[in-house]
Amino acid sequence: MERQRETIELSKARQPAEIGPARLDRQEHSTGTLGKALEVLDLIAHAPKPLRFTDILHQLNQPRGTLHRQIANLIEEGLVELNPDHSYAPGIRLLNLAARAWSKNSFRSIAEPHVRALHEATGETVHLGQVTDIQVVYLDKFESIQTVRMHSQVGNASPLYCTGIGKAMLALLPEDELDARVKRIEFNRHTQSTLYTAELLLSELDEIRRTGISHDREEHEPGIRCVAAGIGSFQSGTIAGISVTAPAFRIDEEMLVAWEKLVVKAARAIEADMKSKLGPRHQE
Amino acid sequence: MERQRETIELSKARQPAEIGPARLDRQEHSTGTLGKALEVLDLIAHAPKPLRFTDILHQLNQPRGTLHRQIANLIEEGLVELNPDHSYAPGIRLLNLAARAWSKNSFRSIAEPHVRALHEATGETVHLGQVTDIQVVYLDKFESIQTVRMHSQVGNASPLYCTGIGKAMLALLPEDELDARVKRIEFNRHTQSTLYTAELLLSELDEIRRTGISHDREEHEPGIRCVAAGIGSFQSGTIAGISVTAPAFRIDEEMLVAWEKLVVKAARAIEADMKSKLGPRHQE
DNA sequence: AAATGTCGTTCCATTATTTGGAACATAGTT
DNA sequence: AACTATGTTCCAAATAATGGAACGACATTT
Repeated sequence: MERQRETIELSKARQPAEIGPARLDRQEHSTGTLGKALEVLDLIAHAPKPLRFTDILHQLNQPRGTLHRQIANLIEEGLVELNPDHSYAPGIRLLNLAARAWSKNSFRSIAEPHVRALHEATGETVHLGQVTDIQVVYLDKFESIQTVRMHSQVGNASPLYCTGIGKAMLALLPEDELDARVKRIEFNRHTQSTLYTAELLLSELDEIRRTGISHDREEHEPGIRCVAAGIGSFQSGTIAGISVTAPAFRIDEEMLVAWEKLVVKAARAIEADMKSKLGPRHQE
Repeated sequence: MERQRETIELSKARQPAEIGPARLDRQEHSTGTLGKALEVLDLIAHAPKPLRFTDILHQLNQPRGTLHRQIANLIEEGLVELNPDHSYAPGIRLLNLAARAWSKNSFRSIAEPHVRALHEATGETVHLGQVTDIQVVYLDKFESIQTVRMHSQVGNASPLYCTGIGKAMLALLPEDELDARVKRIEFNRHTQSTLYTAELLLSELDEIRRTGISHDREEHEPGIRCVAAGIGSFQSGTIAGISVTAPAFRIDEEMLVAWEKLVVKAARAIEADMKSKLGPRHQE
């Protein structure tokens, strides 16, 4: 589609589909217009600082007119907002949609009592997360003390390779799937103890598979440790995890062991509930 | 586009744009494919119970093939998820997008310290809301006690006519804009004291404009009262509101007066902050 | 077991929408 | 005033979406 205009004079008729092999390495299904619009939205949503029109233009390499209309559509739909200084921000309609997504998420609502119970049993911060490609998205969070806002994490995404939940989820993947995803991970050494190569990660995953417990030993943020367990399986279609997080100084060996047991117990309880509440409808 | 197939034999060339008058009563700008996709997403997100393919088909009155591809695209993009029982739910990618929208929302972050201060001064639940067409969307919430989940309201929408914040925001609208929106309101009598006609509402808005304070006297939910004030103006482009909510039995006259003052003070403080933090960039 | 109905999926010529390039507009700078 | 970077509009050409029908998979009825 790029710079080919000069050469197509001879064959203006559209090529029939069987010529196709050129698009071997493309994504499976293009989602067409929707995908392009979301590319813009994602860029706006994930930008570290507010983007102006030209910033987006340069990052996406699209014609001005096209991008302009795409953004106009996004604004019209309330997915993007135009700031007074001509920068763009994601729109509050997203909040509304997400509120529905959150309350309707059956996995989250099934897990909720167990997440709460784990929080009450440990008194520490408990996270519930779900895998999305090569990230963990936090579905829920019970904060230890209400100093930080509860929202701080729900809906946010973190890397898989340096979080307790993330590693627990990776350990649930079958080998081929795991390899495919690990290849796409971009390792960053967040702290001294971050597992910063695929090799280190894979050998840690072996350990996690054996014990059923995953640890974050200050691998993502200095001073923060966590204990996590995976939930679900690749076959079941749900791959998630639950974790207890606390400052490193507050944790001693005895508590660690206790938490491990509680976290695993919670994970198994959630799995059991899922089977009884979702399985029947699926299998009957 | 409907049943015209037989008649267009003679003019296959596309009509030039100046013929346009046929589309007089259409919406301003059609957002094309994006709008259609969001129609489906909205339906799935706002349905009281999980929808299956055919449910959506009947509600949207579209050809099967078309709808099928639209949903497939939404799923491919992670905006919709397919449950094991073949029903659809909004996807967790929405959570991720919304988390960004929330943290990047400049109005919300400017207001946050004032919302928190109001919460601490009153000890009651404080809401921050923003107008969206004929609804109020809650941007933030500080709960009185942490019994209910904090998420319960953020991102959710309520009617304008029967909530304290909603009425406060309506009172900020210029007359023509107000009329246009009130016309589209569908009044429901949630409680005995709900203002259930446009007349009742408009005369209440007069009162709110005079005093600068809006009350919800158990108009939305029995036993729940609130005191609210509007923030911003139609001209400034921000129309929002802040409120203190409490069970009716807990409120006496003295507190009510105190809250009114505090709420108005918070609203004015937020407006001042907005001017100093957003205005400059805009005007300089 | 066969027949019927419902539901979800696939296909493809027709039709409508998006695209891309350029021209036009509007600040902000030298 | 000229220059630059930015935002907006336009339209033929390229592309994607549509709509109808046919297909397959199940479930229910005869």
